[in-house]
Order: sequence, then C-alpha cells, then structure tokens
Amino acid sequence: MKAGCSIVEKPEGGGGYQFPDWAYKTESSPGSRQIQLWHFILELLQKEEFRHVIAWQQGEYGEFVIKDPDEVARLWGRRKCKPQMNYDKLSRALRYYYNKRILHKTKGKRFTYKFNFNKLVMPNYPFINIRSSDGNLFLQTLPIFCETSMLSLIK
DNA sequence: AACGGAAGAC
DNA sequence: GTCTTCCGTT
Repeated sequence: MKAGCSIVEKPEGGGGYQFPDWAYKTESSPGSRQIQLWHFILELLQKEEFRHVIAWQQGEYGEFVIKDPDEVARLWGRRKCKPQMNYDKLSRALRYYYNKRILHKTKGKRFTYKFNFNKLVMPNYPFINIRSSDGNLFLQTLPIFCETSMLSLIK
C-alpha cells in the first residue's frame, strides 16, 4: 500500500452536494474504475472554496479558467495519489480529451478550456437525473444545461 | 504555454 | 481504456 493514499475527500456539512449524482459517480458507476479528470474538474468548479483556483468563465457557457495551475495539479495529484503531478502532466491528460470531444481549448486564452457538455453529458445522463433538490442553485452551477438541451426539454 | 508522439502503469 | 511520465517541437 502506498503511503498517503488514504485520503477520502468528501464534501462535508456546509458545502454539500449541489451537483447531481452522476457528477460523483466515479466509483459507483457501472463498470467504472478510478475517478476521471473531467469529473474532478467539475467537482472543483462546483465548489465556491476553489473559485480562486478554478472557475467558470462568465459569458461562455462551459468555459472555465484554471487560475492556479499548480494548485489544481496538486489537488489532482492528491486525489490520485500521484504526488509528482504537475500542470504539465495534467494538461497532457486534458489534451487527450480533445479527440474524445470532452473538452477543447479556448485558443488565445491562457489556462482556459471549454467543456463540450451537449456532446458529453446529455446523451449519457437523462434529464431526470440532473435534477437537484435546489433547482436555482443548480442553474447557477451549470448554466450550460439551460442554454442547450434543457431549454428544449423545458419548453 | 500549448501541442502531441511514445511508452508504460494500472 | 484513462491517464502518467517524459520530452521534442512550435
């Protein structure tokens, strides 16, 4: 067993889950293995405590900015028990998402990437599962859903 | 900073 | 398969 690998980062008390189940289904989803990087990114994005580290870019739905690359890498490394993780390696993993159509780069904007939510999430997770106990809060967290597929379902 | 090939871990 | 590690190139 590796040293320092027993960390279980569960959002506690105040933070709570603002995110639908599927965003946390990293270990319980059918046939799944380890946590995926894009799950982790969404997780950070969803918590206010990490807003100085990573945050949604206002104006562009699904676009986010890594404000502190070293810290994001450190947190990712801690989660994956990879103490040697850094932004160079993390960003290589992000680049592999380009062909998978999970992410793409916002060219010209430093440390800025964009989720392809409509391609990635909606086909995989039915609308019914995206409901949170607090609808308004959810809309703030993931405006992309309102802008794309959700609207057509609501209207 | 950002990209993507290559090899390897799991 | 999903990264992690390393690294030459742009």
